[in-house]
Amino acid sequence: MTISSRFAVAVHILTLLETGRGEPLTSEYMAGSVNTNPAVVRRILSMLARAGITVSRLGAGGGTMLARSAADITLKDIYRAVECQEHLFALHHEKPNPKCPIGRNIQAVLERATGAAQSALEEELGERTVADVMAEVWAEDREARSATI
Amino acid sequence: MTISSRFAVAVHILTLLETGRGEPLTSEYMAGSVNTNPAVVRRILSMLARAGITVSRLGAGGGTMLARSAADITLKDIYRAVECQEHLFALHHEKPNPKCPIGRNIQAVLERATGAAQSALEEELGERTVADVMAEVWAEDREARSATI
DNA sequence: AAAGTGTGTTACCATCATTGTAACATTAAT
DNA sequence: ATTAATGTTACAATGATGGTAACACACTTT
Repeated sequence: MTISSRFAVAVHILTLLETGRGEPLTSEYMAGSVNTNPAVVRRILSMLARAGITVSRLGAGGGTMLARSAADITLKDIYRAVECQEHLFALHHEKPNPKCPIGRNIQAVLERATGAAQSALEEELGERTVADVMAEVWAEDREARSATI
Repeated sequence: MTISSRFAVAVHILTLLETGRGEPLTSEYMAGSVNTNPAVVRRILSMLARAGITVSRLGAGGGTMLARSAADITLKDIYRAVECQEHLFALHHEKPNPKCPIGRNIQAVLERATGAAQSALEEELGERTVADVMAEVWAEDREARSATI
């Protein structure tokens, strides 16, 4: 089981928007970098806009921009916006047997354990911002270039 | 996107096995507590056995037991066995555009960020063992009883 | 005012993972 | 031999995901 690629695409998109620096970018342009369909980009942008991370301008000359500084957008914000509003871990499909001491208590215990794990994951994501990602992308590019030259 | 219920069921099963204390339990018995089909239990047990967490005896009078002490089985072990052998986060379906500076470097950066997040999650899961879960289940049961009496 | 551009949303399809279910060969105890 | 149990396979139903097309609406430009 994996977390969907929406998170990866969302981070990609937001990094692109940061390079735009105020200029709105179109979904078609971003789709060209992500290598997917513009509607897929717009679908993800719709989630990011609902979370207050991006703003769009309709009509000709329109497009999307960051709603706030890239240094104020953490990967946790993005994760919550496009992946997981609530619980990362699923519990049992059917309620366990209430006549069994394990069955009637295991879910409360599991909720604590998985909640702690999810919090740990989100805290780690909260340590990185879009600005950090951008800086790492440039560093990566410089390194790749110096290696091949 | 959620992590499948296999993890929850696996923890449930292993907690049951710990109560068995050496006596092998059948998949039918465990399915009764989990409230699912015995074959579902056996499917998960097969993954746990492959990871060296449980051992089974075939034939009449057979069943499954823990392969080692419950205090030596962490939730991380279980998670790795039934959910996620490799990457928790998916990257792009199609490779991003290599002509774009963001496109050709974003995946390396994403791998570091998501890898760190996954490690944080697994470390947290590694803090808890089946023995801990068992103790919490009993505590939960005592509390529930004292509250209703 | 008219034409053109781009978003936001809907609908639909193909694919894949998950869960439940039945079936069956194999193994072991009685 | 008979019975009981695992381990595995196959299959259906469901739901999430990603790709695609279409279109109403908003806005700019001419």
